[in-house]
Order: sequence, then C-alpha cells, then structure tokens
Amino acid sequence: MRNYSVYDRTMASLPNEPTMTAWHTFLQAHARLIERLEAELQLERGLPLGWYDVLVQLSEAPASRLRMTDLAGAVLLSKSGLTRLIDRMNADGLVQRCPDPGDKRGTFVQLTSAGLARLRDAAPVHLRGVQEHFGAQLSAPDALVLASALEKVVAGLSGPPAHDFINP
Amino acid sequence: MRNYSVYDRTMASLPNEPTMTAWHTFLQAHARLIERLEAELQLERGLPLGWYDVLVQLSEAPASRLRMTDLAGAVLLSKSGLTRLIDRMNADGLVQRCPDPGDKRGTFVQLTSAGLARLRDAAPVHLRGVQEHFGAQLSAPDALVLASALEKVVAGLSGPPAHDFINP
DNA sequence: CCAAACTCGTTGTATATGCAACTAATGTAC
DNA sequence: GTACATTAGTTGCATATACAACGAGTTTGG
Repeated sequence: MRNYSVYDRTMASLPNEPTMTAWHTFLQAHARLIERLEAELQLERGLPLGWYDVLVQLSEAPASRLRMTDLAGAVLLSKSGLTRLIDRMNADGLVQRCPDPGDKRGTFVQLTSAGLARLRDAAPVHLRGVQEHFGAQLSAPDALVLASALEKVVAGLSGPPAHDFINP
Repeated sequence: MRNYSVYDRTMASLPNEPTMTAWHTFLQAHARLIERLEAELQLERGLPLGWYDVLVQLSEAPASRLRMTDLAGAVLLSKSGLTRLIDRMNADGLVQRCPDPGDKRGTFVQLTSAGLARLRDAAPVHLRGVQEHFGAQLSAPDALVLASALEKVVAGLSGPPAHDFINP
C-alpha cells in the first residue's frame, strides 16, 4: 500500500486512493507500451515511432499533405521539433516540402511514394504490437470504458489553459 | 471516422476499431495531461515533473534513499539519464550522493531536508492537478476499470521481451 | 584462490527537443 | 494605404536523454 503522507489529506480536492492507483498505472502502462512498441518497430523495421506517426498523419490527410503547423499539432510536437524531424525524414526521402501557393509563408509536407511504401512496410508490425500489448489485454467493455473515460479527460483539458483569472 | 486503409484488414490479429479508438485516446490523454501538469508545476513552483518524480520516490523509500539503479527503474529513466538528473538535483541541494558501505560500486541517492521541503511545497500543486485534470473526470467505477485494465496491460508487458525464439 | 563473467555508476558522443528570437508574409485598423 | 499586430516556419542555444564503452568492484566456478 502506498503512503501519500507527504501532503495533508485534510486539504480538499486532492485525489483519493483509487484515483492515485489509476494514475500510477496509467503512467506505467504508457511508458512501458511506448518503450516496447518503439523497440519492436526500430528492431524489425528500423523506423522510429515518431517517424511512423508522421507517416500515418500524412497518409490520412487529404492529398497526403499537411501544413507544418497542423502536422506539429497532430503529432504533438513543437514547431521547432517538427522542423528538425521533417529535415531528417526529407533527407531520407520519405517526405517532401512544398510551398503553399495560397500563403507564401506556408509549407506543405507531402508524403512521397517512398514514404508510403515505408509506412506500408511498418504498419503491420506496429499494429500487431498495439493489438498484442494493448488490445489483447482489454475486454471489449474495458476498451469502451477506457476510451470514453479518457475522452472526458482530454475534453476537460481542452478548456481552461491555466488557473489565473478564473473566478468560479 | 478514421480510415486505417494502409494495412490489410484481412490479416489476423490486428486491432479492431474500438481498440484503435482507445489507443488514440490513451496517447492523446497522456500527452495532454503530462504537458499540463508539467506546465503547472513549472509555473507555480519552478519544479520539473522529472524532479518531482525523483523526490516522491525517495520520500517513499526506506530511510529516504535509493540506489541509483533502483531509482532509475522507479522513475523509468536510463542509468545515464539518471546520473545527469541527479547531478542537477544535487547541485540544487535537493539530493545527495552517499557511498554504499556494503557495496563499494554502489551509490545511494539520499533525499535532503531541502529536497523534502521542496517536495512538500510542490506536492499540493501536482496533486491538485492530478485530481482536477484526471480524477475529477472519472467516475469511481471508471477509475477502477481503468486501473485494472491497464494493470493487465502492464502485466502482459512484463513477460516476453521480444518476438524471437517464441514458438507458440 | 583466481580468472572469467557480471554489475554499478559515470562519461563520450549522438540525437532529440523546447523556448526565444528572427525573417518573411499576411491580416487588421484606422 | 500605411502602420501595427499576428502568423508560419526556421535557427541559435540550452537542456535532456539514450547507447556504448569504460573502470572499479563483486560474484561465480573450478
């Protein structure tokens, strides 16, 4: 049994024990899953998970291309992080930068045929891992509850960005 | 509705649609939660989440100290990553390296009183965040299902480290 | 005992990433 | 129309992290 004695439990609005258990398990599951999926994809196909994520996002986008900023949002990376990542993937021929005719500041990232081939090569390995390590451990109702519960969490985070100037 | 047409759905053992939905939500929830909790702790107490994690692990350990390797495992960091992190926290006076008398190779990381004070200062902010952004969005049964489902995922990952030489 | 294998923690090196500042282009308000 | 603010993407810099190699210490098999 864990001991959260470092904080004063008489304070209101602190997590109860089931919440903390769920929280720790959530963190652990995420870390181990990513570690495993990254290792498998790297070993079996030589592709980092971040590259895979970019390829998936592009393949699902209209005309297989996205603006830098949109792609950064989709893969949860900062703008500068995406700039360097696209540099590397471009050097490998998986994507290509194209100017946006409608906005001369903008750049499209375009999936190349080599990139699509690479994605098709890697997808079975990644998806097999997701099924084996994640999906196969969950009952069908578990998966639904998990999705809907975490959906609420995400929705709650979309709203208030900070605690300042919020007067309930 | 997402389109996973990149892979051949006639292949067996690939994730079904509820599984993929749960997976995407899981990833998104984790990224957003960590981002938010990190930002709040940094803004309100000037403490990185990784530092907080170290302080918690030490505070819960017997005699408030752990060996480097054990601590690295607890905070899900590589040995070299932990060496550098402890360098920084030591320079800030929050932890201290002590030789292990029983094993001259080993080093204990010991929580200092300044470290404990820093933890007590930061804990309410972090725990409030966990409650507000995570716990408060979950019903009590949701939290239990989430914990038990992800517990199974973690357990499944503890076993087989790779696909090689496993012949079912 | 002793040699080989292993373990613990650190360091060199390469990679990855965010923030702030910058340039260029676009939008907005008079 | 012209200044001011905003947006898109890149770059310099600082930080963070992993992997492999290493040195010192320990364990194991004979």
